[in-house]
Amino acid sequence: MAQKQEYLSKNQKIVLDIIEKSAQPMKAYSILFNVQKKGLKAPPQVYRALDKLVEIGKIHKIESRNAFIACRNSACTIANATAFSICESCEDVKEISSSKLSKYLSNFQDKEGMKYNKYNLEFFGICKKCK
Amino acid sequence: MAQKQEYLSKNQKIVLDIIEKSAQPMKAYSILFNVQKKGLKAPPQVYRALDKLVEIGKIHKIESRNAFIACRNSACTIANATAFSICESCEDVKEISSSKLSKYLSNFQDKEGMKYNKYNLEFFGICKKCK
DNA sequence: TGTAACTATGTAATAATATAACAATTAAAT
DNA sequence: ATTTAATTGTTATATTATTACATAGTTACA
Ligand SMILES: [Zn+2]
Ligand SMILES: [Zn+2]
Ligand SMILES: [Zn+2]
Ligand SMILES: [Zn+2]
Repeated sequence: MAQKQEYLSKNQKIVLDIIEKSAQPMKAYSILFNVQKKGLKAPPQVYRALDKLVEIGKIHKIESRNAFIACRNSACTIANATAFSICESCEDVKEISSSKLSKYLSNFQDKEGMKYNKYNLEFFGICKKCK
Repeated sequence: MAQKQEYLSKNQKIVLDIIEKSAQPMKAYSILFNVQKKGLKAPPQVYRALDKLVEIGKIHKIESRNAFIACRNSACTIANATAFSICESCEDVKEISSSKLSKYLSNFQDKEGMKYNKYNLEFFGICKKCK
């Protein structure tokens, strides 16, 4: 899906900036702590920005970790089709960009023929480093 | 994976029972409220039972909803390979049992060849009733 | 320009979800 | 019998997220 919003608001920029600087997913209250020097003092300011950034696909939420990661998948034109690999040892998270996988899942139909407009897939395992 | 545990403890039975009676995912504190008459008064009692039941595959956690649903997929011998369809309108949740899908995902390899031992997939859409 | 509608912000309070820590009890293994 | 592990009960606390309301900025356009 094409970006819905061209310009980010001040708080959205601040929050996105801190998330993009992190190689790994960040938790909301860790973000809050990090942006307090920039004037964002209360949870709603962070959560509002997070909500919007997720909506427009700039970041994704790792549901199993309650954490947020910047989208670095330049081909990830579809904010509604996300896949991640998560190392259960070091908690390293990577976004998976496999057009084969995304095609397969986007076209998946259940038995009752329900069509989905969105999915989120989280793979778990042990990464190379941790083996 | 075969069940790891044959017998459930008292609290595990109580918690499983209430979840199995619900057609839809239940939240931890709703479970807690419902089992207070049975003597489970505090969150840890519920969360411990939930943890164990998830571990042995009797229930699954719907991560995007922070809720727990009984496994009714008799072929779901793999507690570590879960897929759900979620209606974003009525919040109806169904476990998807497609051997094709589970085979595809279980065999999925990322670019670096990392092999996964577990995945969770959540599809979102509007169900038939809500259309 | 005025003003209405919408979007974003600031702030305090609170709700909802989950875990830590520790003592006591019960079940299983040797 | 002894000891090892699993389960339970309990209090307190940590973590994650939202409600509610007041204020300010921005956009559309009459
Ligand atoms: Zn992405
Ligand atoms: Zn690792
Ligand atoms: Zn199942
Ligand atoms: Zn529905």
